[in-house]
Amino acid sequence: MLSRGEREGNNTDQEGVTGRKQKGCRCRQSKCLKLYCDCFASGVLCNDCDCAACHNNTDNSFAREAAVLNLLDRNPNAFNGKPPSFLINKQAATDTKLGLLSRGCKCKRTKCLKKYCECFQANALCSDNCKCINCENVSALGATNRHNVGFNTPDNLICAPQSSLQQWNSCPAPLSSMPDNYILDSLESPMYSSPKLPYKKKRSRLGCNTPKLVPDLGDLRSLLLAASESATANAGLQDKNRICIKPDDKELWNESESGIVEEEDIQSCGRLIQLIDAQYNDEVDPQTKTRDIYMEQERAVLETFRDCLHKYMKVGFMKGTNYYHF
DNA sequence: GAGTTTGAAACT
DNA sequence: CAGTTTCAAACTC
Repeated sequence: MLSRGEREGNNTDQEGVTGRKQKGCRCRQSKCLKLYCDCFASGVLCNDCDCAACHNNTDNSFAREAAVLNLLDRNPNAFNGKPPSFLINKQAATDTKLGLLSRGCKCKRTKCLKKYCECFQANALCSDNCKCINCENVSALGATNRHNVGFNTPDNLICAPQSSLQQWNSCPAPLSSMPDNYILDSLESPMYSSPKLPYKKKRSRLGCNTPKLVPDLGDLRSLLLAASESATANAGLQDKNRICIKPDDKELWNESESGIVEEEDIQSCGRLIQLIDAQYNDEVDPQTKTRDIYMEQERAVLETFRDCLHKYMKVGFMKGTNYYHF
């Protein structure tokens, strides 16, 4: 279980009210020797907690070790496969929490949009490891919905909750409102191994089965669409000339059933690159002579994406060779 | 702050 | 493996 104690630095709930819990656990029945206890589950001793009859401390090391062994006996992966000796090591504890998280959630009612959901709580997208129902914590849309329930979103940028697919054509959360480094983090997130992206199917690109050194264009498309739509949303407030890419823009998003790079893909990339270049070419507010921070974020993301497209095109042109490295 | 809801863990 | 119970945190009023 993900340590609720991690919320110490993020005690804001849905209404922006400071959470009642400040630190540690508040176990009453479990003596902090079961996985109900977040301290115990995280492999750390209770410290400055509000728990009752706590045995998760040095004074009760015997009982604690017995509890650990009992758990491991039933489930060797109870602590992510690590031996009990790890339980003092905070880094290992963090790893354990990530390991527990990677098992995924099983939410039924909350659409994985409440902190009841461990994925949501960890600011991670649900993956195929999850067994949740009606999950909306998917793709960049998860970030959108996260903001609807209070994840550091500027107040004027919140939009109403919507079903996942509907959101592609309506009020997206601005990129600037996404968690810091959300997009780049998403690409490297432990949950990203198999994100529940709203795509019809996954397919190998480049018509080969070599190790995936080239990012899935569909995944990149998902992220770019979020960035594009957020830029569009901002455009209404700040700039009518922002780049706007529609998910149904067939000219940009050729659906290749063959699963290989086709000429149209290359042309689409070229057009995207032109759009991005045109969008951010010396665009400085004449009034303030400075770029707003949102624009800088978008610019950084889109320029990175543009560079990826350059490389993607390069790979595409080299189709048929073994040169797939970026 | 009390009561309810929720989902994970534990149990059968 | 499935269903139920227990538990603690999130959430509502």
